[in-house]
Amino acid sequence: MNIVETLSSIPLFLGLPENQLVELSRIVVDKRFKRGDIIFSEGDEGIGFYIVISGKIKIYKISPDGKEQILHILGAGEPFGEIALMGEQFYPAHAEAMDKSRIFFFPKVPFASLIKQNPSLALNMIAILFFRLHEFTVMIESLSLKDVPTRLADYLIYLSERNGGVSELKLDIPKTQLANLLGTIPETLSRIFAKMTKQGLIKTDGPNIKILDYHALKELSTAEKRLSDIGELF
Amino acid sequence: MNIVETLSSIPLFLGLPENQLVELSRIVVDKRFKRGDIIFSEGDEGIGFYIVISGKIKIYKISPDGKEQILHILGAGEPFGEIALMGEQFYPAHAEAMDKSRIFFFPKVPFASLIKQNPSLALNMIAILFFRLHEFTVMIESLSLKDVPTRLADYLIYLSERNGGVSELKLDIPKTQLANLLGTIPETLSRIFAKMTKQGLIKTDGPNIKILDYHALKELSTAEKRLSDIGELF
DNA sequence: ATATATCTTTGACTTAATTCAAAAGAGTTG
DNA sequence: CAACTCTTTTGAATTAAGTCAAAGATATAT
Repeated sequence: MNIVETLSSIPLFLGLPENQLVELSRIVVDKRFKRGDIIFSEGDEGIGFYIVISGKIKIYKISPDGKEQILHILGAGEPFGEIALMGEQFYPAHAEAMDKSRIFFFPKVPFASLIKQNPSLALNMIAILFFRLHEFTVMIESLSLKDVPTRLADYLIYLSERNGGVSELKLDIPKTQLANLLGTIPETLSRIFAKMTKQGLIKTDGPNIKILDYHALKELSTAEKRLSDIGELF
Repeated sequence: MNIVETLSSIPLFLGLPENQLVELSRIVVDKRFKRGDIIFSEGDEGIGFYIVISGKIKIYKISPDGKEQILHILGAGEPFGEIALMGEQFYPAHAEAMDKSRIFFFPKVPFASLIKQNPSLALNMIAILFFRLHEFTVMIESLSLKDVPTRLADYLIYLSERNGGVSELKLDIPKTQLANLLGTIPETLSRIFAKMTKQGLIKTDGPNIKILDYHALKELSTAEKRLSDIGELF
């Protein structure tokens, strides 16, 4: 697949006329990273933005004492580092490849002028930003208003529903990373997996998780927590 | 001040030609709310978006057992409920007036077509969304990676710096609401104010807070926490 | 295959923050 | 100003989650 074809399949560029795609193909830089490679760090000057072509990228914050909070895990077609498009900005978080990844880089200046010329590109960008904002809203709610078991239940249900309601899931990230995504630590997550297993909600075998009691998991994810119920569930 | 003039002073509409402003003035609805009025609730159909003209609006989530997390407190010139502009969406959070407020409402359909026709409106919207996204990033980091004293220190420093580094602050929201904004509860916040006061970091008198040791507060806000240090500070 | 590094789990302990309860203070309204 | 409501503070007890430590399991590379 040539560059223009690849670009045309990216949601952000949906509906762009051929000539604009060709324009984009002239400014794009094709990059490759291996697992663990840092793409940018928090505070780096934002020299452009990126789109994942293949692989998986995590965007994360890290505290002075080393605790990591993953903000996003991005897959094929998803942009990151867009903040660089706004004025004199710095990247607000770190970006690291979680797997071998291929990424397109778009330097700020030529892209910024493209977006100004092209209304449909701007509208696509708005749509993506709204989506992001909504995701972050959910994350804030999750961190502030839900306990860790509930956050895990939410995540498992999300994975299940994303695949049309299947009950057999396979985590595509290590549990360590899942802990960092859910705002907890591996030890805590491990204990909760163990508890859910003991309660017959799920069955785990490494990264494979089978949902045994979807209903109870869903309850856990949405129900108001009364002390009596917690005693029952855990 | 007439409507067109008022519209022209709103950041989202910066740079819009006169005729577009007139266009906007035709679709806008001028609304007034008093403290405690609900503007919309989470899950309501998104029929349009709003801009605060005067007063203060909080956007918040609430857990089944009643804990509230404020996502934003919006003042004059700031838009909210923009998510309604995207397809068939529902408001993802609640909006409530914290004071007597005047608000402009823009119905979805006519506004959506305006944004499609007007590139500079789209770019302004992108700028606002980026800003929001950045704010949420900070909030997630705060909730996940910082303890409550640090979050309060951050907030006090933010207030101080927003006013050019003054040391005498006046909270413009009740401490109950501040607790909800910082992701904690009033009791906890109250204890932390008391501790900071005892440590000579601040002095409080109702909503008035004087920063006595800016440096120590800043340290608390940024420093890596080692056990020994915490013992010293609290 | 063997070594190396990374990930996962479990146990014992600590702690930051919440819950529950109650009282004191401040602000509002008839 | 008196009644009411809302906010703020303090104490005592509880708890969810984190820390520290160590062992076991898995995966990756040479």
